[in-house]
Amino acid sequence: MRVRFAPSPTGYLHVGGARTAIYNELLRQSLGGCHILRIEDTDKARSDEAMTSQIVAALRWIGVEWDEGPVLQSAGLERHRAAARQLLAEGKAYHDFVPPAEVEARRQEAQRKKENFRYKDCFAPPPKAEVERRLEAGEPYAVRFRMPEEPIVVRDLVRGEVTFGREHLDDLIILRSDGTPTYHMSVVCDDVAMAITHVIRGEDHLSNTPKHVALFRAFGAPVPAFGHLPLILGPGKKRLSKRTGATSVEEFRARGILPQALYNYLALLGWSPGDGREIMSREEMIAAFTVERLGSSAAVFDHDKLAWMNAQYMSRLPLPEILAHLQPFVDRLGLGGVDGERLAGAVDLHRTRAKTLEELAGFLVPYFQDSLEYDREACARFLAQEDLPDHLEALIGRLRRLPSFDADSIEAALRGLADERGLKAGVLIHPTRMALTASKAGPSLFELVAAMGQSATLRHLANFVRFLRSAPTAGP
RNA sequence: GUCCCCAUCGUCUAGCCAGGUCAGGACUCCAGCCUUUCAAGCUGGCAACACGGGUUCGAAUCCCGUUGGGGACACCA
Repeated sequence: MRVRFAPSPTGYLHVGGARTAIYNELLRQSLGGCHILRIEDTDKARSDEAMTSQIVAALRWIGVEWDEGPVLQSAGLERHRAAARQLLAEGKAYHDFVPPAEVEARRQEAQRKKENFRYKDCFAPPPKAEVERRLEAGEPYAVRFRMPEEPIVVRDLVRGEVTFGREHLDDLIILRSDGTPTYHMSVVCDDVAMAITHVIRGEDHLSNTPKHVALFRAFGAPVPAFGHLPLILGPGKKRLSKRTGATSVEEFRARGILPQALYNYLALLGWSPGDGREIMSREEMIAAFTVERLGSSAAVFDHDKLAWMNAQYMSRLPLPEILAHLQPFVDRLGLGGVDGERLAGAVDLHRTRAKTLEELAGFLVPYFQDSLEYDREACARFLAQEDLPDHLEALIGRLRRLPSFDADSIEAALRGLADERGLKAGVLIHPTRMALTASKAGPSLFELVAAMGQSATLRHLANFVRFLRSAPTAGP
């Protein structure tokens, strides 16, 4: 069993492409065999070396593995050209001297008349003598493959039998007038050369498949099994576009999605193990994967569900792994050289409260910032309590003298103080949380204080008391 | 326009191939529990077989049509 993932380097790796790669990998891993990464860079004008390395990097990041490659399709150009010449020599292809503009004109005319257009119905291949004469004269020509006059049936792994009537099969160009092979030529040549047994690709290739099947047959090569995956759609079942959110793997990475989460989410968009499992490791997916369970209808990309899945991975993955993925986001906030142990403690405390790494990194800022900005409106109820600064100063005193700065001791100190002063613990808890994080919401206060550490806690508390005193009480 | 593909809660889906269960799960949303807040977690709730014909004792499931959505119709890949 030999499969390949064959992206064209004309842009960033799209989530649809990533999913195709994932299914290819899953198939290969579950059945054993070889997974080849082949870059379809036949079109020099639209191909970009930077994009190739970009795609390879994105694939590595999301965790797709392959056995061979990346192989550049352009490296086989001479071989593809020779194969086309061979078809020409065997009479399976012919010289086409018709200028592209003329074909185009006929095509548009047919369109206008709402008629089915076929090249072969409009232009007959010239007789041998004429071909030789025009060749001699140095006229430019393309090489066109002769499509067999019979319907072609594709046995698709996800769709079953698909029949293409012969009246819709047209001769196609396999060698351009500049001598370069076209996509269809190169794909089939390489699939033959690589002995590909299963072609798993996007549904946009389904209508190309009869051309490929005919080419395989012309080469006398075994026709691989095909599986055409439905496309990924955007909201409203419209084409997925950047307008409605990220579409490339790179964007999700930049937004703080974990590779495991994106892999898992994409794998489940069009495939299911059938037993209701959703959060699955790559190994579990490999064990459960079969092409029979691939869905045949297009799926709408749901950013909310991806966010949920990402949150699941953020709270479940081993802490060091989260830390590694979080590093770039931490660096971006200028927290690069910060105390690693404190950082890890804070991350562990906040990981169940964020949907993305970006958001998680944001929670870390108060731990390492000298002073915080407090929002007057959010602090209104604290500003209204005249004796609060005094209580907080007492709390500062207790916390300063604490021999061990752990959550239990902190809790005992705070509750003890509240009892002595006849206060409910919440009267101290809520303003303290605000003081430390400039936010009403957050982790359990005692754990928060412990993770914050003694010096930052005292500093923030003192700043907050100053804020409460400096700001005149607002409102009635 | 022509050809091809697809059609179960708003979304992802199980069930379909080998017709017979209150059509199951997940995300979102809502409510409750937990609780010092917010998350997480737990419990419960709202919500679907596109439509019309057949076949059959019986259809989400098989067949045909309609509608809707998507893809392809290049000397792009």
